[in-house]
Amino acid sequence: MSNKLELHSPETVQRVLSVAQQLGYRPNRLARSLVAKCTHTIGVVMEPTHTVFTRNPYASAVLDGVLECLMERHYHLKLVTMAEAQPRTLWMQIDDGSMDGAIVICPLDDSPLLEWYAHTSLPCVSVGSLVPAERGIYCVDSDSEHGIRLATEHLLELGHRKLGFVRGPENQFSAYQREQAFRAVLKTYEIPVVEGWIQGDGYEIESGYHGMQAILAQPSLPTGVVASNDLVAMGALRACLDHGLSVPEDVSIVGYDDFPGASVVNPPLTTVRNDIHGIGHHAAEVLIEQIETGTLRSGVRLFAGEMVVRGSTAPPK
Amino acid sequence: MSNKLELHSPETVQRVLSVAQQLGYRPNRLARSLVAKCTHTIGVVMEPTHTVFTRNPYASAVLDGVLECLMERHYHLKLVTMAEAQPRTLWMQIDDGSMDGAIVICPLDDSPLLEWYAHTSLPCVSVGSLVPAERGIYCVDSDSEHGIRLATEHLLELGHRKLGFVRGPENQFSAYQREQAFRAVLKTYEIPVVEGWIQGDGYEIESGYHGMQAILAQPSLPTGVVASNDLVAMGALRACLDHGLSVPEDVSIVGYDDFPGASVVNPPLTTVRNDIHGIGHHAAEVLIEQIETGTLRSGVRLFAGEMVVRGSTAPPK
DNA sequence: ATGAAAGCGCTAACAT
DNA sequence: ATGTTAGCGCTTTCAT
Repeated sequence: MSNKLELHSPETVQRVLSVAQQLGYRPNRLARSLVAKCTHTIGVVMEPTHTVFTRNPYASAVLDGVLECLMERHYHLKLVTMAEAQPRTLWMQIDDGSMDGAIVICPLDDSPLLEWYAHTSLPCVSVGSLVPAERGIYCVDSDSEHGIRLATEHLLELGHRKLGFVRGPENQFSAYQREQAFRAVLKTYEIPVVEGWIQGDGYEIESGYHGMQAILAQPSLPTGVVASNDLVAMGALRACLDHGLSVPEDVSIVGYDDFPGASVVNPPLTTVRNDIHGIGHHAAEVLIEQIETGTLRSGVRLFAGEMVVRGSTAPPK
Repeated sequence: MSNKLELHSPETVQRVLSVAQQLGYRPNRLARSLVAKCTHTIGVVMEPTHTVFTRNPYASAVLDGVLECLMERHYHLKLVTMAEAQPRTLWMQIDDGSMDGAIVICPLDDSPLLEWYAHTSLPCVSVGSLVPAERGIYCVDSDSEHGIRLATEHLLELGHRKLGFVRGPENQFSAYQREQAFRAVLKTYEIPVVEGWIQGDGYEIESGYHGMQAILAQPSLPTGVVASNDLVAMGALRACLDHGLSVPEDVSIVGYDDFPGASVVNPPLTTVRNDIHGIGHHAAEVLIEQIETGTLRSGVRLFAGEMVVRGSTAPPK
């Protein structure tokens, strides 16, 4: 039977449709996908440590962007979380014909996903982590080098010369990049790097809190601190307040990402705005392009952030 | 061929498995599901207005809870967003054999999903909105009546007698419930309800901001305000500060839900903690139970919240 | 124990 | 234009 609706009279189409509905007929997507060898579904894959959206505004924003794109393109989304991080189990969940491609959010440096990618022909794009080029994965992320430079130079311009940095997690390449970017800027401006002022190990509020505490335990203190993201900055902010220090009077803090909430803390965070939503959207777009053209694509796309000056920075006393 | 692994020697199993891997064989979940008539996948369905996780900590927390449960039970998750809110299109996305059941997050009062539910035999549970009993849907939510009573009585105990309320969205049943709960408490304590002090229309920061602005425009002001959730409370807080009022000195604010961020604003929010993660987990559990036993279940499960006193409330001056 | 065949619900390519 | 059939990749049943 021809299924081109235009070939039949509108009444017929309507009658068929209504009878179909009365009978409770629902086309089965599985069967359709099975024969089409195409599911119109993409997977969003997350590390186990990241799969807490309430604590992960980055992943939430990426997901929002991805969803927006999928809605436009009429694609569906499967959310995959690496339960036990059993590589085999994980791969089976992705490479089982249930999706046409995958977006991996912030794969860790030693993620089993990267190994998997060598054995599959599924299109895949990485968001939030740059993956070594030889893997051939297309990567989308914020431009850490540019953004952290913006943040650091902002403090420099205010007159700060004693600068600290609160790091992200050790096993996340982006965290390494951001720290390196910070060090590079100091080098450019011939500002000495004080190792004791570079602390922290995580992208969460708590890590920021503890990192800042470690800085505050040093014999002398920096007057300005760059945080590896806004959550870290919020933690650092709280640590300062708890330590009896005023922000920005005693110490200036710059965040990174401009998460929602950055403007609602007190003082509102000076930070670098990154279009994470746009990053997610772009990732989905490139993935779908790969799926529909049938051509794998590698490369890196960096989104440049912009400075948002709010209340957590001021000239040093 | 028998596929019971125990019947074969471990070496054989190992050999077969490794050969299978070398050949790049991946079992196809679609084909398997097609014959099994069971996908081991559940859908999480969201209203178009809600599908912005960055702005919706409630949905994020539910999703976290659902994911946790699914990981334990080895179920998969499909995220469905109602693009154009075209009922037909939406139902097709859910009732197309691609999932064994669905969790609907905060369906609006007039959601097309409710109508759909009359025509399907798919198990379904509603989270965050109580659906009329005759629909036969199992509903999970926080106990608004209990929680809002807690919040209101907290202000009452501090000595407040002039109380306001910042409402949620009009088309969300939970918002109606919360407002009614507030009114009921005032009635119980024979406190007059000042209609001008009941403002707002939304669960977002902005709505809280504007709602509070409307209250602050009244000829006389309340000394304490209950917000319909924490986002609204944050908006109300900002409105007070912008209006030159101190919190909690001039006006006390109580939130609802204890979203992450409630403790990080300044002053940290006094609020009612709701185990939204647990709500999501429970919803998934009940859904899977329905799927596996093949019996639809209706009913309501309310999670009682608890008071968390922080810095946004104090006795009236 | 082992292998062949039927069929899940659909689409595409075929024959009428 | 209409109807028939083969087959997507798997599981289950049935025959050997």
